[in-house]
Amino acid sequence: MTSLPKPLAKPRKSTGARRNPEAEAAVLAAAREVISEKGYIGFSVEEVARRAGSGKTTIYRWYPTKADLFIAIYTAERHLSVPVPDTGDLLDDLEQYTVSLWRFWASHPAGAALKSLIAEAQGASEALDALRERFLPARTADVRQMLKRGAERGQVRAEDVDDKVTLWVGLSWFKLLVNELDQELSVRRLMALIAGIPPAP
Amino acid sequence: MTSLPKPLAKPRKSTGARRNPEAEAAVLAAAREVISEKGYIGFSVEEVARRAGSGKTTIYRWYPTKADLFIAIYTAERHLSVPVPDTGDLLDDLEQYTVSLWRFWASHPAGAALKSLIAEAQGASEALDALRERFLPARTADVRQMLKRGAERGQVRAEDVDDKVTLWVGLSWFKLLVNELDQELSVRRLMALIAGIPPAP
Amino acid sequence: MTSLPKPLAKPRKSTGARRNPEAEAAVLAAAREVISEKGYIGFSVEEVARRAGSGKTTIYRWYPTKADLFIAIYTAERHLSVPVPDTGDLLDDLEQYTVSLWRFWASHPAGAALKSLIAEAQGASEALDALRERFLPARTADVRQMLKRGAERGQVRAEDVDDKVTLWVGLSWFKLLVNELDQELSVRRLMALIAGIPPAP
Amino acid sequence: MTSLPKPLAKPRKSTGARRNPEAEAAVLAAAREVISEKGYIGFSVEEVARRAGSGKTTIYRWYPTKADLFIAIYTAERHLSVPVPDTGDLLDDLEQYTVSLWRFWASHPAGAALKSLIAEAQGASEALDALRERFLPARTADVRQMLKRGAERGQVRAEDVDDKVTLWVGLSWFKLLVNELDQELSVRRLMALIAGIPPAP
DNA sequence: TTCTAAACGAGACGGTACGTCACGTCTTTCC
DNA sequence: GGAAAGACGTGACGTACCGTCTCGTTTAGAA
Repeated sequence: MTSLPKPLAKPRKSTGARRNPEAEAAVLAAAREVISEKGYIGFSVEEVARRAGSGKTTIYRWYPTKADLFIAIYTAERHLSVPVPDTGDLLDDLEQYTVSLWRFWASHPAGAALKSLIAEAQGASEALDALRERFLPARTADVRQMLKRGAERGQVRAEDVDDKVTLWVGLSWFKLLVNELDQELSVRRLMALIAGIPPAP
Repeated sequence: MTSLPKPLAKPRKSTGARRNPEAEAAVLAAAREVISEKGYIGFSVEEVARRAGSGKTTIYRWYPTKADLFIAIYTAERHLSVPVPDTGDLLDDLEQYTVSLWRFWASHPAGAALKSLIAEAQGASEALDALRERFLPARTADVRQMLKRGAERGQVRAEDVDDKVTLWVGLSWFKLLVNELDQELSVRRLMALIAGIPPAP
Repeated sequence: MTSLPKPLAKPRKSTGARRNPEAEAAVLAAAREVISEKGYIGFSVEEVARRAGSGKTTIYRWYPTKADLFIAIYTAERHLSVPVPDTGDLLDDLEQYTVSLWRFWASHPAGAALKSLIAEAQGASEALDALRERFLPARTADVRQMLKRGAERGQVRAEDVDDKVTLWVGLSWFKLLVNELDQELSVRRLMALIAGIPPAP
Repeated sequence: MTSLPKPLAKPRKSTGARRNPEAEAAVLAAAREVISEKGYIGFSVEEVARRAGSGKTTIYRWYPTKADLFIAIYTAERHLSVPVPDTGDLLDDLEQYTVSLWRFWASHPAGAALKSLIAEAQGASEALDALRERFLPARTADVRQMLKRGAERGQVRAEDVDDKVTLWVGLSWFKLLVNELDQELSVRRLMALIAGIPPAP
């Protein structure tokens, strides 16, 4: 599992008045572990602190809410993440990108973190704000970019780009939330409907 | 809020070895109240029991999990619910239905209940099963029906109906989850994209 | 354990407006079973009803309090009980009787029932009344009788009989309560002290 | 009742990773109150926590079982407790000590705590172990000491001391358990029987 | 013979308490 | 001043029993 800076059995001391990067890494690693194993409901700050060998205070200092922690898990994982294709064909681009992203969500803690962030936002208004303002814009930029390139090529109308992004996000979230990220065969058909381009026979 | 069979001051006795319908109504009413006021995170069985003037056991007897309770809230509220239009035009049908449904979600506890059910499903696998098997098929039947009528009229291809339902569900959930159900102006444009029919100018 | 009129799989019907002796027997048998297996703390009316295949109401009808039930268990078991010796020697009488009684307590549900009755009396004043007025006098009559015979023979002073009974009861309860009923070797020495007669060398 | 470090209106905060002595005192005081007012059956950890203004967890941290709590109540109260007389006469010693102890039991929560500990031990084997190993030896040391002094003086036989201690404990427990601690007139007669010394006329 | 009264099983009901878990806050002690 | 450690009050979890209360069924004795 997410190997990581170290399981941190026990012995990690303070580095004085400076943030200890080992501690930070250990916390994130533990958080990834927990979210992967137990999902949203089983995720607790106590458990993360226990596994990281850290104090709860340390976690709360950096991540005042769970939403912050989920976002950190997601974004810290992005270095592994998803390439934005540029094949010259919108449908190909969307298909490749979406399949890659769904696989990423299915195979890395980031997927569970996003699920949890969405769940947390249902009832914690700060989490909803973070989701809408800090998470969504950054995470839909890639799709928007592909669609804009398609619009420049004349494959879609420019004024439809935003709505198509919305449809794409809705679809992807839905598949994530109902645990159907493995339905890759349907992706090309769905992208064709979103793009408004009939798939080749 | 939620009017109700009665405030049920305190004294409600057993009706023997049979379910007491008054108690059942009081529990559902209290659950609706709590989910509306506090949302998913603030929703607890204890609070429901307190407001219903019932024992926790009574609630757990009928609704072994929170997911069961959320579904009950949603479905018990359906009698107020959403008419399925049949105007002869697919786009009009979808627009009218979607606007009605979003308003329903925004104004009744059912919306909060669905949010909560989705949230609960992220981490409680039984809740996810319930969502996929008990909730989704029944709640998407209306949209599927409208699209099928459209297909009979030749407005959409029959083999696209299922995918279009998926897009529609994803979109609606997304708007629900990010609290944008009030964006009614965008509905016609989005439905046009889903239907694959350019909106009239 | 305690075989009994029958395990009463399920089917036992009412006998009309009369007590059903089968039901009564089944309840007592179940109560004996439960008290033997689980002791005072694990003893619940629900469990007894479950095992007896009876309704809780039936049990409460006959035994309004747990103390009543404990007494019933104890006295219903007395037919197996303890002979009162009359050897002509007080010390022999006391030793034989006490050993017999301790063995009886150790081997039959009656012992656990008495423990439970005593425990129940610590905090339920009705149970304490029952213990003092309904239980103790009847259950110490044998010892009192033996001591009185000893007094007639001149082995003890008549005015000491009551106090000696008290000492004997205190001792026996103590051994019961701390689970040392198997210490039979000490019985003769202790009886000698109570009787005030030095044991033969 | 039970005066106390303070009524502890509400605000008592953590003292960090160290035990808060105020909290400990408040818990013990509340426990004494509850056991005195309600006795064994009415004694619940919840009620103690409520009155102490503490969390249940705090109580369970220090006293994993009720037996631990009863013992703590008893021993924390001992500083008020019972002097061991040394008059030079065994009978006088026993009488004075026993009367003092019975009065102590009758007037302080310690008596109710001991009753409860005995009750709890009937069905909770750990409680019985605690009673036999942690409680009894320490609490009978005084009586044993008085009897040993009597043996040195030749008033009783040395080999009878242990049995006499047992008789004395049985008697005292019995009086405690049946709520007859006020029968002080009988004490001298009973002590005379236990000591084996005829009381002076 | 019909009717009535009580016993019986079943189990729902409003409660209280259980013992556990996590929350977010707070302090102390060590670097 | 950062960090580990962990106690603290709070409150929810889901379970077990409490004692009470209808139900519908069954049967014996009274009318």
